[in-house]
Parts: sequence; structure tokens; C-alpha cells
Amino acid sequence: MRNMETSDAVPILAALAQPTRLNVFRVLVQAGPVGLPAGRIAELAGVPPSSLSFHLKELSHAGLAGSRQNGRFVIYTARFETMNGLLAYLTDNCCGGNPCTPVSSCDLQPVVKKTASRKEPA
Amino acid sequence: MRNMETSDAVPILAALAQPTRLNVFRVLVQAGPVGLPAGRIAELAGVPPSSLSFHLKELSHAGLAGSRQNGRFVIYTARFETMNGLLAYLTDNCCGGNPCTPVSSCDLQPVVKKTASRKEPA
DNA sequence: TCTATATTTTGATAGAAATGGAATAATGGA
DNA sequence: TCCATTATTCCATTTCTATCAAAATATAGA
Repeated sequence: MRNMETSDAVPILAALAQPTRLNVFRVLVQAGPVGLPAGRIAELAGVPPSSLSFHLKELSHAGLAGSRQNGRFVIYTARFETMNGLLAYLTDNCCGGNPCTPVSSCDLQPVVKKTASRKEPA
Repeated sequence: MRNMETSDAVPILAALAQPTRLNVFRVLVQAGPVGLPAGRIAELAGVPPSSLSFHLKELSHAGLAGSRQNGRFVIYTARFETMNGLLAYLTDNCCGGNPCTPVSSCDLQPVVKKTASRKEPA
């Protein structure tokens, strides 16, 4: 993935800056690559389907979620590479080169970023 | 710092999810612990003083900026520990709060609660 | 004190975002 | 085909957010 710009980071941050959406994203992260059908997410998040749909669209549009159809179900998954890109941006641009190294890292993505300042397993 | 909750992360994300504010925060990060007077920030960000004041208040309220008075000037500084806490939260939640030191743990079968007996696609 | 400078607050306005019920679409099975 | 299930879109409503001129506040120096 190309290095993230401020203009790219803002919509991703905005997508996460909402309690329901941040919660939904965490649920998707926990579900892993298998993902979850929309109805199950609505259940877990405790929001009516129309609201959930609205928030899933926001997450998708920000690149934080993907979806695939499976029968009558639409399965949503977390897009880890977008989150990794955001973390790289924040680490590179908002920590002034200070020791801001996170305590742990998630690199589910097979695609490896070339960002130097975030440590990643080889 | 105590571990950040989702309810703590949302207002911090919201503070950063705005072009002017993210830009201002980056400027403060670059300025380092010395900080910058409000007027200079307004200049650098290209926003009128009243707007800048609004955004600085948002950042301060989120814990991302601190301020001290110096004569007629109010010097703003970035609060790195808040950003560190946010990065830690996002990094931890990128893997569902599981210890993801082994990268493979994210690739393994995720822990998905199967409460319902309803049949769902795998 | 008076005056210039620095910043914040006020207040009005415009626009965006969130909510959820109802209607619509799409799919699979009988 | 018809029906039940799943999900999205439409819609009205409400609530937040951002903007910035103008007024207010605060400080330093003359």
C-alpha cells in the first residue's frame, strides 16, 4: 500500500470515531477473515438493521470493511491493511519520531508495508 | 497510563477526524515540547483565530493538546501520551485483544461465539 | 491609565451525521 | 410460483459539527 496522506487518514479516522462503528469494527476484527453476516453483527452490536447498514457502509467506504455475498447473507470482514496503514500514518506523522512504538502489532495481512518506522516481522 | 477503553478512544479519534485538527496536531507534534503560540498555529494552519480556538479546544478536551500561558501568548503542545494510548488501543484491537505476538493467531480459526442455533454460512 | 496585541467566547448559520420505522430488493427453498 | 428470510434503501427527524465575524477578555508595555 502506498503511504497514507492526511487526506486519506481523515475519513478512516472519522469512520472509527463513532461508538457503534468502532464496536462493529472490533467485532469484525475478532471474527477474523471468515467474517460475519450483517444480521449477526446487528445482533452483537445491538442496533436495528437499517442503522447497522448505514454504519457498515461507512466502514466499507473508508476501506475498513469488505463484504461478500453468501446466499442470502452478506458477509462482512475487517480490512486489516487499512488499519495497518492508519497506524503507520499516525506513528509516522503524529509521534514526532519519539518512542511511540505500540506494545503489540497486528500483521494479519500478507501484504507487507514498506514503512520503516513501524516494526514488522520479517 | 491505564489501558484505554473504547469509550475513551472515540472522542480522541473524533478529535483527529477533522482535516484542520489533524493538521494542527501534526504541527504541534513537529513543534515538540516547546510548543507553539495559538497565533502561530492559526498562521500555519491557515484558519481564522476563532476557528482555531474552537479546534484547539477540541484537541485539548480530547487530551491531545495541552497549553500554558506565556505572557500574552498561550502556548499549545502535543500530548504524546494520549496518542500513544490511542495507538496502543488500536493496535491491540486490531487483533481483537488477543495476544497477537504470534502473527499466525490472526490466521487461525477466529473465536466466534455461536450463540444461535440458526444456520449461518461458514 | 490607555493602547496595542493575543486569544477566547458569543452567536448565528449552514451543513453533515445518526437514528430507526417502513418500504424495497434479493435470495433460497418448498 | 409463493413464502420466509436477509439485507439495503428511503425518508423524516433530530442532533451534532464547523465556520467565522464581532464582541469580550486578558496581558504587556508606555
